[in-house]
Amino acid sequence: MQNKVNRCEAKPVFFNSLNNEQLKTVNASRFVVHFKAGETIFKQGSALTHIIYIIEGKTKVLLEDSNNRTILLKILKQPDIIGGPGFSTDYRHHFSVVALEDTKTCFIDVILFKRLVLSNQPFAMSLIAYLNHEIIDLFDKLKDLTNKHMNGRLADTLIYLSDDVYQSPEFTTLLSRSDIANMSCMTNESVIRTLKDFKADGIINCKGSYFKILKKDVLLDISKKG
Amino acid sequence: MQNKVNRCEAKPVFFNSLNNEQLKTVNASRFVVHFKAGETIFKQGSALTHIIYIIEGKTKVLLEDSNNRTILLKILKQPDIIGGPGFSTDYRHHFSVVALEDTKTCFIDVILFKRLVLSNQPFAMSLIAYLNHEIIDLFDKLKDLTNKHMNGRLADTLIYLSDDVYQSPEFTTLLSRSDIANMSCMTNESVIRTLKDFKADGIINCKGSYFKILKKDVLLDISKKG
DNA sequence: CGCGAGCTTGACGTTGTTCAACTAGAGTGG
DNA sequence: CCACTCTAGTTGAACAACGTCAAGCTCGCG
Repeated sequence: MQNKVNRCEAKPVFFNSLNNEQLKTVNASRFVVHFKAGETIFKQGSALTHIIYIIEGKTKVLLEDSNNRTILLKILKQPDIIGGPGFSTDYRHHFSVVALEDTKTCFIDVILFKRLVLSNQPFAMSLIAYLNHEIIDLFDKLKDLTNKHMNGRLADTLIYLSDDVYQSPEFTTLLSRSDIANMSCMTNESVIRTLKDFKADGIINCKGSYFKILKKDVLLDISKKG
Repeated sequence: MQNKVNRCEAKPVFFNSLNNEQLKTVNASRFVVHFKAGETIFKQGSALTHIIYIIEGKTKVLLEDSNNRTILLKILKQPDIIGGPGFSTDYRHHFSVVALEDTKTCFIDVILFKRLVLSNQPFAMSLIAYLNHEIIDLFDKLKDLTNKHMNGRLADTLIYLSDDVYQSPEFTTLLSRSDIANMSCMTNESVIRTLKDFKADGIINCKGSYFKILKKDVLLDISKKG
């Protein structure tokens, strides 16, 4: 991990409600950090000292538990911001973030961030809206992971990767079979078997890191039926 | 449901950061509503028009999905406040709330609530902290429900009921076996069987609506091991 | 060429659901 | 006071879903 104290010019949508002076203060203090693929950006349990803005690259958000089981919650990329529920609570990270590709990030001091929230009501409001969206997503995740069978869960993951992460019906990914398993709450053996089934049914095509969704409507149907 | 336009004098902890004038505005507009056991306080999907403060009684928070499966997320009671992630997003309810007992609530106009958030920074900050706590709880729920087996999940539910809801190792509950099943993500048959096992092992005693936790340490162990 | 990590396959066992039947207890009407 | 009914609770057997384990495969890389 290289730690260049660079000025960062990127402006997350999130910062729209900041005035020029506030933006200037932020710019003066924030700095760029590069991560190589596979490197840990921060670890669950460690201190939350910075809010991180992703300038470039994809990252995995991991929920780890005491029994060494891991849920891959989502993939973040430009222009996402990574804060985490430690903000204004215990100031610790409640998930780990690992670079999936080479990643360029911008670190913003959390104390400064808090000062912005306290001094700028629209900014605070947009943070509240953001947190509520997160909660809605978690509700959906909870329902999907507990109520659906493997087929449905894997279909969800494939649709998520295609629609949100790679924004194409065809993609090559650095995610391993185990990563996909952790996204869908199943074992990698089950991922492989279910992918094989989907392939046999002509719903997808896949080989190694290459995926192509052939029948999205069927996949959506499987997702819906669970 | 009776709708008495009563003044409400109760002051949730949440309102600590309001000044006297703000508190006065709130008091002038909020009103009390009584619900009988089993009545729906609000329904998932409906419009979020009021933030609800529970003055008396216990309520069930239900996450419903399209396939008629329901997760009982938690039990709320005095002095909890029910808002929901619709606030400042789509202004809809993302869960249903049903009275478990006769319940006395206080309705606060959500527009007024929003005005308070915008005009009072510490209030906004405490809302942000509250939302982050919710997210942390959801992370735990997600880990527990997906990674643990039935024994562990039911143990979690029993500990939750004993520690948080009834605050006693011994309690009589209006929750049915199906409610307990929905809290633990299992069928009511499985709840009955697992309760029987716990009883046979001398970990708990239960008959009908009566529960008594005999060996909490063992229950905690089961919860931990999953 | 050989090594190792990730991928794949099959056999097997466990976990948990489904379904159908049965029971207990609370209310209801005669 | 006794049928009658209704709902929640309970039980058992059969089955489906899914994880585990062990072995073999593939492919990139030194």
